[in-house]
Amino acid sequence: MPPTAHLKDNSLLAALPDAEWNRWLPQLERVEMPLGQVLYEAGDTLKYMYFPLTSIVSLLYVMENGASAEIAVVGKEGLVGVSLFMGGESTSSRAVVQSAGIGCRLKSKVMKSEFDRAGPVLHLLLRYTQALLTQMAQTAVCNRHHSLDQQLCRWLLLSLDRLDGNDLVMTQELIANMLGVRREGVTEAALQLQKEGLIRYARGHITVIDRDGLELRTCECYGVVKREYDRLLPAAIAE
Amino acid sequence: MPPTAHLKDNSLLAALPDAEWNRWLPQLERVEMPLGQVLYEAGDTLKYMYFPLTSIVSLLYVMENGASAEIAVVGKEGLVGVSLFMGGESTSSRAVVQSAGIGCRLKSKVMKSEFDRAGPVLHLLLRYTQALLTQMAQTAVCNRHHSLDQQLCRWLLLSLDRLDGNDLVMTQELIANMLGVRREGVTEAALQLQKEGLIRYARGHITVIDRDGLELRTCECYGVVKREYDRLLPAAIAE
DNA sequence: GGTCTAATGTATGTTATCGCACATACGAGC
DNA sequence: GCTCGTATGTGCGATAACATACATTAGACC
Repeated sequence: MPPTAHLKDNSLLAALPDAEWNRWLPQLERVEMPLGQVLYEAGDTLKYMYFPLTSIVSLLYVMENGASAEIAVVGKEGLVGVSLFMGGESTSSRAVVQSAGIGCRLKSKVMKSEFDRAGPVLHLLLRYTQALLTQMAQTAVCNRHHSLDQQLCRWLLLSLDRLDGNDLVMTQELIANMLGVRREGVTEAALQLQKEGLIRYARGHITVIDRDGLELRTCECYGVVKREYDRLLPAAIAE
Repeated sequence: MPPTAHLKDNSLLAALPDAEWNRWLPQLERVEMPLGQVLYEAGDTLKYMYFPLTSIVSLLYVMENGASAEIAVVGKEGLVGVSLFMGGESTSSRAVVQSAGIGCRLKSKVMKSEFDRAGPVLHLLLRYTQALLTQMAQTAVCNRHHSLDQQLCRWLLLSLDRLDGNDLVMTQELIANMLGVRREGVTEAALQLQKEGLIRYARGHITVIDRDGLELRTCECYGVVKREYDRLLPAAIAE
């Protein structure tokens, strides 16, 4: 995590044409995004649109009984709050900071007027939204068909792609909440991955040792999502 | 299924302002949508955008090993092919007619130029897309946490909302493919629902007897999706 | 009316994940 | 260096859905 993250570390901001960039710059407010921070609750009217720089945000649905499941994960390749320009103003999911870091935000009013100019910004944001849509769809598929092991691999890879480096600050408890499984299940799966030499971890810190190995072990879902992000947002994620 | 479905049976078409409606009308091509018809494959560049009138279309992902899972279901409340205006031109899912009927379609070129006028059409379509997004998210949640029984209830209700009447022409085998489970599992669950007097069925035909009972038995996912459609598209689905 | 196929019903053993209970161990802070 | 809370490891029995195999039946078509 670089101490001085640049706003253009966010791929969407980086992809803005000069005119838009110059117009946005004075409006972009840099913010700390500490672990666990809730950017919005299900049903909240969004006040800001967030662009993660070094943080990761989970979109998750919390059930009536308190159990949860992650719908999608957003990092420096994207933004949080698509419902602002999609027109709904709110969603039925919650946005939580899953990995602490820096981000920046734009007032919803500014965001909407920018979107309504109907220029390149609109098309960029919609392409991003389609990528997000693919991620959600694939989450549904993965939840249905794949083993906890594979899902953990997918999740690690998706998270890794949205950060710099090979380290995740993340307890197994937290991962379990995201995946919507028991913590013990994550322990078992992580143990196995460690035995196989793919990852190493200790008390809330995970290091990926063999990224290629993880990619071999994960299900097709990771690749489908990755390729779709690359296709729709050529500049994004590519490190 | 009325023999002469009107184009405005589709809620999105019905919600069009007069100017747009008059402009679209000559371009809208009425089409039969037989069971099993594939509107597009994963990766296909879309040639048309489809508006179901009396048919239901499933968006589903087909895995490398042939297993499948439904991502979302579209009927007279919506349209098939959001990737056309979202900018991706294609998706990683397949669209299949799940219940035969009538629909109409618009050439993708026409559709895109209509969308790019950036008027009320744009906002209508984006609100619809957000509703679709909610459905996908909730499918992911449901796949993770709920029992086959509850998922079957949810699926029956969602399908019913997108048709007229209380009948579905649908084998258990087909339902199993949509839900991404074994056919035997659907048999068991359906048997149970029949015992409880909620549905009656025979050889590819299901009748819902006690709709309220189904709603009591399903998981919260159905309600979440339903309310979101109602909120985002007030005119839609309401019968 | 008889045949044949597709749809539905049933049985058996297997597996992954669950829920719960608890054991261990690291490391921050005194 | 000790303590204590948090993180991780482990061991059950319970359960839902799995794979497979096969039985039954309804209706379409001759």
